[in-house]
Amino acid sequence: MKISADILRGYTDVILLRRLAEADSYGYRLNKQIAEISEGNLELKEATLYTAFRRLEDAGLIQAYWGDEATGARRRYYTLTPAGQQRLLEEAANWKETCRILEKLIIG
Amino acid sequence: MKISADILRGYTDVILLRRLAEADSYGYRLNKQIAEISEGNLELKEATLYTAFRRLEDAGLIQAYWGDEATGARRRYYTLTPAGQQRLLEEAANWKETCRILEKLIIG
DNA sequence: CATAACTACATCATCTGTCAAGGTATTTCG
DNA sequence: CGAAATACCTTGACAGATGATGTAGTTATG
Repeated sequence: MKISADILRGYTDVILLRRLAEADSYGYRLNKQIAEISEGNLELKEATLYTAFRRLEDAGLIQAYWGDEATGARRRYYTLTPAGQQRLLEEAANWKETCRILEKLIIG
Repeated sequence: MKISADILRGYTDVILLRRLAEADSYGYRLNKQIAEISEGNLELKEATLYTAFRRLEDAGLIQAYWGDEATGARRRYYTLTPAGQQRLLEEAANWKETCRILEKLIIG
């Protein structure tokens, strides 16, 4: 079915926050996870992904640090800040409510 | 709570199609209805509304005609085309599926 | 009866987030 | 060695939402 860019727009940030609530992680891995969880319906484009990290970091919702891999390509890990955890709670509640409203508007 | 612009983006069109499936109507009225159904959580801005009509008409999903009001301001009515009805069915099904996927991604 | 508020339509410039396209560097495997 | 996978990043273009602004007729109020 594939989730469209217009729909994605509203949810990129929450989705990333939710993933990071589970565990610190890095871009490439997060994207693979998201693709898996979404059953292939959502795979962020790299530009979208890294733009989002920048945005979330500027907003103080996540914080980055370089992994200390002895081998392999360097990885930039992200961790949720307290503000990020707080925001995730709000956005998750928000999503449920939005779903309820849209159900009325779209289904009837 | 108010539905944000980024979330709205994905749904403006379906919401309008859904309303028009109920009955032919015009911009101002549609917007009031949407505000009411959404419990005040969604009120399209006029620019958004009329941009959407233009888009939907260009796509052949709705068709416009002027009302013949004897009194009051003129009204531009819209009606669903068969393609519009078809699209609404697809988009509604699509929404349900998207909801299911997002539930997994956002709630867990 | 003036004036505010509401009904009703429309356009333009701006902003924001997605994405195609491009780039760098390392590791693994045939 | 060459291809594919891992892993990061940036730039420019584009589409949709929106603030601002404009037009015009109608209704309510003091």
